[in-house]
Amino acid sequence: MSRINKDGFNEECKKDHREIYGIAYTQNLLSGRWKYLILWFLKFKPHRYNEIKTLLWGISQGSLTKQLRELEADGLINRKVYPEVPPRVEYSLTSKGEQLIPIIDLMEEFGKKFGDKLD
Amino acid sequence: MSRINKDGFNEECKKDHREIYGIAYTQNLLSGRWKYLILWFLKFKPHRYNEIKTLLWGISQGSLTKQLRELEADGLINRKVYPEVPPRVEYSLTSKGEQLIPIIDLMEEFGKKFGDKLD
DNA sequence: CTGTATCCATGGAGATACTG
DNA sequence: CAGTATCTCCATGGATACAG
Repeated sequence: MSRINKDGFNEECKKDHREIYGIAYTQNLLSGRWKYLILWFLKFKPHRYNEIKTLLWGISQGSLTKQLRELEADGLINRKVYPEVPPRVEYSLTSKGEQLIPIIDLMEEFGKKFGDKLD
Repeated sequence: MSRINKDGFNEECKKDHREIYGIAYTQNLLSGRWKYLILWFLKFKPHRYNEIKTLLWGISQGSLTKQLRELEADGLINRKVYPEVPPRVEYSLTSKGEQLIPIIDLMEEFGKKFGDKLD
């Protein structure tokens, strides 16, 4: 899903409907196939790289690393490296990231109600 | 953003974390660059094709039609055609679609809080 | 006014091999 | 263990022309 920039709205919208900026901003942060699930998984407790990879069966290393980096760059997760051998890296939610959890919980609730099966 | 199917999770997840299905289901319904904004716009009142197109300045006709068809197929919006000349078509939320509004409102709230500007 | 049909560009995501 | 570096593929979305 491509990102939305502020040129993508007409003048009336820019003047009267600043809500749209908010929606687009949040959507941009969550663009990417796995980000909702990563954040949802981290809401319980910090998790290591491989734990996330195991949960998201089928994600490639390249994709996972990229999504984690984007989440980190957007200030939604923390990345903590423990200088051990073998290396250990734990990801956790930032306070900003925690504030997305209610949204994800609502999506879960909606999906439980309507989504008997995935297609 | 590509859709997620149920094969995309490992066995432990399938057994213990059915929440993931719900999140993925909802995410799939909302995959697409403009769907959040279309639903948000319809929450106020039904709107015509060209009203939506005007709001989403920059969307092509092909893309808009496709997204509207998908929303309709997923049961989130109604499409009502008035047999007039020139033709008039109004789109409105279904009850299922209305239940996504709280999610979009939360996204708007989050974006207002953190998204001073779009990039 | 509300679309349909066609083609094309883009970027997200997966596969694979390699590394500190 | 936790990545990085390439390469490829394909779905999404945009542009354009045309139509009922």
